[in-house]
Amino acid sequence: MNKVVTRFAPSPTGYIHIGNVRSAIYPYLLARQNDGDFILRIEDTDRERYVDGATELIEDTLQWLGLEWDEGPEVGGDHGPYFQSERLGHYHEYIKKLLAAGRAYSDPTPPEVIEKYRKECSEKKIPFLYRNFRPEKLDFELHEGVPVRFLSEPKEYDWVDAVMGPMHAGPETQDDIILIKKDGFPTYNFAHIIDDTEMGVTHVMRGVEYLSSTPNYLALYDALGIKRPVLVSLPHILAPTGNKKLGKRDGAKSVTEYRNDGVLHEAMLNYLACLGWNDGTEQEIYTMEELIKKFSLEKIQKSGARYDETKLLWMNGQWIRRIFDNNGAEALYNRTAGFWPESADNYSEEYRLRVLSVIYDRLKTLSDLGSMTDYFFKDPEIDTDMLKSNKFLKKMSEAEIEDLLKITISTLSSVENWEPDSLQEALNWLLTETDKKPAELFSLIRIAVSFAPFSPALNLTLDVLGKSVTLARLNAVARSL
RNA sequence: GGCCUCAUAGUAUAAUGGUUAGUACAACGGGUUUUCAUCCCGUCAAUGUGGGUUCAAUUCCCGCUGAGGUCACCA
Repeated sequence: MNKVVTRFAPSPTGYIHIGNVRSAIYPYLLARQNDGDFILRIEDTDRERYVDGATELIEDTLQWLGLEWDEGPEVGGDHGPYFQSERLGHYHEYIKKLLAAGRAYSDPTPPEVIEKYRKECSEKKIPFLYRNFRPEKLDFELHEGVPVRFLSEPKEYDWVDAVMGPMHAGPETQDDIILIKKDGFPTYNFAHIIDDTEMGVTHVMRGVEYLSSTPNYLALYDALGIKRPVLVSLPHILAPTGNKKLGKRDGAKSVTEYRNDGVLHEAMLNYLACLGWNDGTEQEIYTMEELIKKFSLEKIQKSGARYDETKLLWMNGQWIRRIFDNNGAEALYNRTAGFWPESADNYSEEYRLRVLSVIYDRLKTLSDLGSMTDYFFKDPEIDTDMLKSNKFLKKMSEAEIEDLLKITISTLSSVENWEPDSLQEALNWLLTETDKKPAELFSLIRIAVSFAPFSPALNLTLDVLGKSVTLARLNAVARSL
């Protein structure tokens, strides 16, 4: 068995989004699983759609997800160049062979005429096949500025798609497709076949939208005497609403935008890999290693899968906790740069690590740190309305609240060992002493000290805040009443 | 219009020619000394439709319906 070679072959027309990154993930997993190679090839034959900087965006996305390519831009390889625009010579070699063999012809028919044919067909409601309008005298010479078409010899084709299963197509599916455009660049239809062959690609994985053109590719393989690779059609990822495939028009965010939103690459990869694929077990969380081990083409779903950001976020929370619990607080802390509120700037790593340790289990994304931790770094503004509108506190008079604050202050002042356990003891003592329910007393202290909608367990919050800050904040609130 | 593909709860999926059709997200309810979250427990919720084969069909076959793709000098 030959070495497995897969590839991701995007056009540099912009960023990689959720809807199309799976066609990079699956080939990568398959290559790694079989100890093969994963190639990155940039398909930049459409000069009109080319976007400057898109290649870098693509590379950045793959790197972030951990999809290292063995051959391609930056890393090179034995089958370069890896930009199609630099491979024009290769395509011309093959096109000359086809012309010489009488399987391709130069076609000077102007676009307006072709458009007329097309319109005729659409009016008659019959499929448009250019071969029915083929010029009578065929020109087998290459001319500058004249496109070259395949000379199809339509027939029945049978093949197996690794995801869709056995396939069959009749002659009506094959046509004289354009191989070389008038600008001398190859079309995708032609270029990818030459490149995949020359690069030794064994598994061609791409979206299902190419399924209909596969018979044309099969015809080309035959005409060129090329052995077919394994063909794999990947179903679409659907937009959150409607039934269309997810695209930029639906506001599909770029994959790396999620990085800025505080999504971990592990969670992103995990979610995307499992959208439309599973190993048959009930496992939900997979590491890259597990994915490589368990991935299989047969388990890829045949139908489209809807993108569900809520589940992605859930998975991200799982990964945040998993990294903290399994790899330690510092492992998670090392991922948090850039997500802290400005107020945290002047604080030590050690202090931020303590904040992270008490708050991490309520993070859905790392960017939640910005809004959830501000009061650990900055005295909150006193908001008496918040105290008064609290459902447990609004029954109390101001005097009663003041009394409660006072006894809390004096009790906490006498806590010598300022750590979670003794703080809990002191809080429990206060509960019996004041004869209040936790909901009442703890709400008061929690709000007075944070003025935040929510915060970690009270003893942990006070512990991190420290004795002097805690007392200062309680005093400030008491004075303001 | 031709050709092609797909079809299990709201979503992602599991399973089998015979099960109470499983799991996860979401939603809802409850528990863990306040809040939010985690965690735990529970509730709701699905085999698109009509035939056929069969003792038995969600599973196999056919029609229908619905959804999607494709019919570019875009990929």
